[in-house]
Amino acid sequence: MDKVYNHKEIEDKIYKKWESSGSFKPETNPKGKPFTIILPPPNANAPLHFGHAMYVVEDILVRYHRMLGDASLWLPGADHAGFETQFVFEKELQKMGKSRFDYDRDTLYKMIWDFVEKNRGTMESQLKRLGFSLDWGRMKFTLDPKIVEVVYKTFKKMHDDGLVYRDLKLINYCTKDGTGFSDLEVKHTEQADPLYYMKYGPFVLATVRPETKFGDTAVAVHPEDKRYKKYIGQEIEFESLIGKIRLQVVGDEAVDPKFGTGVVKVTPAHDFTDFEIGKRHNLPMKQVIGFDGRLTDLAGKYAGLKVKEARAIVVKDLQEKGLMEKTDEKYTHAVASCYKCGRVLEPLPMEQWFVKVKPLVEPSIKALRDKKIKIVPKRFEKTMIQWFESFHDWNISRQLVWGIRIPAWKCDECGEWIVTEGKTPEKCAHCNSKKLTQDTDTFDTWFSSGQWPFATLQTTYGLPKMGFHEEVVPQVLDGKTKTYRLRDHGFKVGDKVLFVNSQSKKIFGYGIITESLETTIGEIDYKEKDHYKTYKSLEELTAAFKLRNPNDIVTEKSRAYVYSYVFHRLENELTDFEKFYPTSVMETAYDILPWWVARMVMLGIYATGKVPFETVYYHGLIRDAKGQKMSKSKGNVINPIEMVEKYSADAVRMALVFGAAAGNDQSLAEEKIRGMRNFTNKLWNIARFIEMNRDKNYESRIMNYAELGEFVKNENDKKMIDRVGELIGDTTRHIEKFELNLAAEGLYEFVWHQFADKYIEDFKNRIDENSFTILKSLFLIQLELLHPFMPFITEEVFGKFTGNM
RNA sequence: GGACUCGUAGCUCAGUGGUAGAGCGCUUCAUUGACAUUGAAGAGGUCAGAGGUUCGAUACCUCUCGGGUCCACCA
Repeated sequence: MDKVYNHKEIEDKIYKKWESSGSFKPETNPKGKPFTIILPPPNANAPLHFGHAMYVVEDILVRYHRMLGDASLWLPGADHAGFETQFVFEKELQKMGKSRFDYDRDTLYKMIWDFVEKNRGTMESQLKRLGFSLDWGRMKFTLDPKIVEVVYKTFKKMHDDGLVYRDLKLINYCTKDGTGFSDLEVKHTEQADPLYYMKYGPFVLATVRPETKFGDTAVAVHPEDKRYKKYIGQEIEFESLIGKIRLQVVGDEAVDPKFGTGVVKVTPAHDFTDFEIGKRHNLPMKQVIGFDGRLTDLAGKYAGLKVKEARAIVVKDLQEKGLMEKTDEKYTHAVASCYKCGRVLEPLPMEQWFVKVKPLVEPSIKALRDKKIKIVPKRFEKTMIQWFESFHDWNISRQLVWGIRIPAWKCDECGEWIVTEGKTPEKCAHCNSKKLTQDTDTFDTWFSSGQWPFATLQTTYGLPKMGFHEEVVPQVLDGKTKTYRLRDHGFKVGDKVLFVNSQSKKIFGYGIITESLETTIGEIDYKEKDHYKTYKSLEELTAAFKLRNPNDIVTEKSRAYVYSYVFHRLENELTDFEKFYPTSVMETAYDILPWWVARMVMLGIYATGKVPFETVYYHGLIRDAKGQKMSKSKGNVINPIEMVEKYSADAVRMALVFGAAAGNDQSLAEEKIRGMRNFTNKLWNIARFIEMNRDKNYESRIMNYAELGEFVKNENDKKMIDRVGELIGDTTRHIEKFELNLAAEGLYEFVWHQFADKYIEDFKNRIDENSFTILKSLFLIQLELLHPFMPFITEEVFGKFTGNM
């Protein structure tokens, strides 16, 4: 053994071994109790950051449960991240001097698809570098056709149930990015703007947005305001910049008599409060700002100006006409801006699809209160309930190309909407017209990711009653090596596969995936008939596969392909959904709580009648050593993979859980990772010490914990056995209570300072075979306890001692 | 306006109703046989402050001061 633990040579080898032995599949423990975690799907287009590395918590839990013998599934996926990705892509376009307007919808979509496709592999390989034991065969993407089907189905059901409706409302709209948002995506920032006091006939009123005055359809005062009470119900007429204007005066509670002059201009098309006032008093809407961020024709001579320009000019003109009484320059207020590009958002009237939230919220809150969903740390339970209580109806329409297009069609004749589960309707359900136009909008990304826990599980492997997948045409059979990694593509014991040479179109093999393929190795020589059961005749095969003509499906040339027809599992076997839903744990950063976790709870309960997960574990955010948020602009981003390369995956993993209580942010310094690297080296050298003594021809026995009690002779050994017993108990208890930090700290302290510093030193003075066997066995137990946290080195060392490599 | 959270060793943070812990850093010494990515010994904290509950509080409660985060409103 080398003097120093060299992770570089070991990690890749070990990961491949895990993968090819199928140990990440829940089928490893087919009879075990299901334990499931769905990986929060990272953005398919972006490289990982340290926040993603925190998913190590999930790996620890999954590995722990796998070791307990549970049927443990950790399902990977990727998110198309609609707006985020389109935003990044548009930046790329910009670099090339292009914009989204240069392409039609289909071309743009295809371009983004290719763009994402190019980057998709990065994420996967990075997750592997961290040692994450994800079942890659079950990998899902939010735009997979089957996932989309599920999303459509949910949408349709919600529509039928009256939980989805189309309405004209004010939407926070980014005129640069060309899309509207939900409340959550709006960023409020404090800002100082001049407050203008303008003359409106008999009134003076204060506003920060004089340019919207052309959209005014009333003037409002508080109904009890003595100063203005007499005007309520009357109409005022006065000279404005674009001619005479008549406005009615309404009394409304929303007006604060203490603000400004106590008089408000009402612009229902461009202000949320005014919109509400407008509704209460039946005021018309006049849209004076267009979706391009410029004033519309209603603004007369100001039409075509951008909002900012218009404001300056309007102010100037008002001053010149003597219509401006005064200006308060230092007025500060919160402005809604686009969380991505920072531009001030315009409230604009738009027809959109909305989710009626209230009926979804109530069962969600109940689930939390009834402890159907347990929250770790506990304090976030309150936060979640608050969120549920404050949700407004959720705008799920986005004016984006990159996403799942909304399966709704508008009848050109009668104007009614038809919602389907994805299929283009033949005719209008109301007037039978065949002229239908599909909504051009796509779903808010969170509408699909909110269905992730059940959508993934409903689409892994066969769904009940679905016959066979027609589109499952997995991957290339490498023509040269004649090997094929079946396990990577979702094959499972019992799946029927068909091997076709696409050049000759000749079927050269067909059969059923058997146990040996599934559990021994991932790479098989397709010629080895042992790995699949063959059919005697083509007729038998065709019948078994319900094929009409197998050759029909051969499309690619020059390489051999494997075509699979994945049937419904053997009759009595449960589907993934039946077996693994509700999932056990949802683990994610707390900052995503309202966007994602809350939505998953609402949609999960609605669509399946069950909570989507039993426990939510929130981890904190990773900051730099000085406690600042990591961000590209600050230049303080640490790349997790760089750290893995430098210090080993085990060290990075350990650094992330060590001293980090659930839900608390942590500052991550490189020194901490280095410290944990030193710990891996300590483990390595304990192993070396044992190895050294093994050379003395001591019998290489390994005893399990229960055997040691009878075997032990020396008092010190006996004490150590007891203490390891306590360690087992403590570690287990901590993991069960999601106190991974305590488990990690306890193990670190024990292994290094109790076991190595004291016990081994003591052992050196009294080396004998009996004690050696105990020492070695105890060390292996500690390795097992550490394995979920530091899988690579523990696997390597364990393998060395047990010959199990 | 509301909610949450933090204030513990020089730094970053765990933790507990019973006279304080870790990592890194620091000091002194040691070391060629598991490991300098090491070992031994040590310095360093009235656990923000005040009050209360308690036999006993860093921990529970209240308030104050000082950080941070989120939400709501803003004409």
